[in-house]
Amino acid sequence: MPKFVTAGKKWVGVQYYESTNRRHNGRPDRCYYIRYRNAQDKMVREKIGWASEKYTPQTAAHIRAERIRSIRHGEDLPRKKERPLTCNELSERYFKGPGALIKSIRNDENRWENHLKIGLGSKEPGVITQLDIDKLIKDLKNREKSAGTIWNVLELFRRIVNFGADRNLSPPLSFKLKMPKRNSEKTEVLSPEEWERLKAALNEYPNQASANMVRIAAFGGLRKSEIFGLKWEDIDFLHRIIRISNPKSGEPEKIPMNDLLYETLKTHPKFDSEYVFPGRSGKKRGDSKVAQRIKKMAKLPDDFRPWHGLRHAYASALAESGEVDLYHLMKLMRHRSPQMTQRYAHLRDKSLLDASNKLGAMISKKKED
DNA sequence: GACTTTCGTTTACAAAGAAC
DNA sequence: GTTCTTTGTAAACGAAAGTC
Repeated sequence: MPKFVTAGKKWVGVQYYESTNRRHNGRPDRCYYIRYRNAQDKMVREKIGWASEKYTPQTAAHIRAERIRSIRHGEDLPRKKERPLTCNELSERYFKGPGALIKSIRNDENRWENHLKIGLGSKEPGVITQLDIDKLIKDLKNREKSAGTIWNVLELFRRIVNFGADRNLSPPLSFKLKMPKRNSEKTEVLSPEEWERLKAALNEYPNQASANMVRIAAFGGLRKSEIFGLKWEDIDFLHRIIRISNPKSGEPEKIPMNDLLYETLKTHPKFDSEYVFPGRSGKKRGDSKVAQRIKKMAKLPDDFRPWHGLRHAYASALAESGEVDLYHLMKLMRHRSPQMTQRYAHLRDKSLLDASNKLGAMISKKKED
């Protein structure tokens, strides 16, 4: 994986990465990039060229300045509208155009013919829904295709749709195409020592009301946005339930308030606001750096993500305890599909193995007796 | 020849930093 | 503290090699 490096304070917005196989003047070749906001106000990264092609940070910075200047003066031309093309028409143009340059075009053409043409070919990308994609994946699974094949089929589909959208031949998909996983995802786990340091840092943190936000993330697995959106009316101390009114999935959901959450919320000060952790003048909080500061105080690993890492650590700890099955973990994490929860399965397997090993140890001890 | 895996490059998005 | 800009990096992309 390449690592982008800033070219230096002098060249704002210029970055490069070093090639692992290209060499220049006896050193790894550098590929320069510039970053700027485009006419659509979107942050973009544009390749400039390699040091071996005589590109320097200075030329990159010069090009960046030109880009910014032309955007400011608006050189975007309106494009004429035409009937959107269907996926079949798009694929034909794609395979005659940029697709033809791909050496493995036969692979792609076969993927199109075998897996995509029948289900999606006659539709234009704008009317395709997530359901169509789900059906495609289900169909491929029924035909016993591997995860890699399914991934490649979807990847080709996206390439063709993006080809059409880039050239204004058809609208893009109305939803974000979520790619299935090809290999295992990493799970963020805290060791018992790290949990201890986290608890100590939470107790030492000067602003305990702020520290409570981090407690909710670590002891309840709530997402950052859910914590900021938490209102007092969502908290039911009597039935020990927290209502998540605006979770990622859309529908309101309820989670049980465990003892740690109960303690935290019961002693949490009520500010003059409907929000439990209000921002300025009682309004909804925008952001907070408290998780970052506590992470530092607790000396958690550098790559541990301040908020979402706590959510994963919470789930991992539950899975590792062996006390919670995957169905209940899925409910607690409010995952819509078991696929998301599955990533914690191996932690549970390990704890089950440890448990069964205890039996083995007990039996062999009896033998000695 | 069809399908699957691998891996370097590019993009999207959240965190960090700067300016207000 | 809030908002805007830049940076860092995991996920996505794209090409090509490997396998059956």
